[in-house]
Amino acid sequence: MKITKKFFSRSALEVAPDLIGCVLMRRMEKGKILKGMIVETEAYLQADPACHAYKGITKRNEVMFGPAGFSYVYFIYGVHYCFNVVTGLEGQGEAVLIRAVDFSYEKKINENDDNDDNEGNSYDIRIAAGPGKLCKFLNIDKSLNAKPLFLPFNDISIVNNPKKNMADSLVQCPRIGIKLAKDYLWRWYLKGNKAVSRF
DNA sequence: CTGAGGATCCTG
DNA sequence: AGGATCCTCAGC
Repeated sequence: MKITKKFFSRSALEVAPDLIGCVLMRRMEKGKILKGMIVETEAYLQADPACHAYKGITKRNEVMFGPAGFSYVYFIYGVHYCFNVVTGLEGQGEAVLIRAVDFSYEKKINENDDNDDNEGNSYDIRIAAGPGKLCKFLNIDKSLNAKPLFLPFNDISIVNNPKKNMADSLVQCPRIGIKLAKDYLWRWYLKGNKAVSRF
């Protein structure tokens, strides 16, 4: 089943685990397209002290209150960007943080090249093991804020993975790097995957 | 205008 | 355990 806007228009608590195993697709320079499997996510709800939307709408977080399926990119610690998908109903400030993506089986694709004998292009398993590393690898910055992530594919999209193994087991655990609401079990990752930021 | 703090990551 | 490094927001 295709990932549509409707897929994202549910609670972040449902979308976050469902995103594990889905494909993140990014258009790079020279028409190169990178595809990786999402292996780690975290949910942030408006009524959640750790959420950027907790204290209401601001210029930074306004996209979180908009329609679902759009990107929310923010800059943190003067060093890194983090990439989120807005979820839930319009007017609700919530999102899912994409924490890690597995690009180890990435195949290079040239748009103007029809032959599919691409060399298997294998990236380091931990090239995107963490939200900051993911954005660095995919060249994601504020210019990618508030972009639609459902199809049609333009700069960046989240799409279904036909090879997703529904039997894979997920680990549910506390979120990382937050001061408040440390006990909420709102982080999910693919059990046994080496691209996960922390085990 | 000012200052504090942050959904990280790398080094030692 | 600490530092990099700068944007954002609240407070005055």
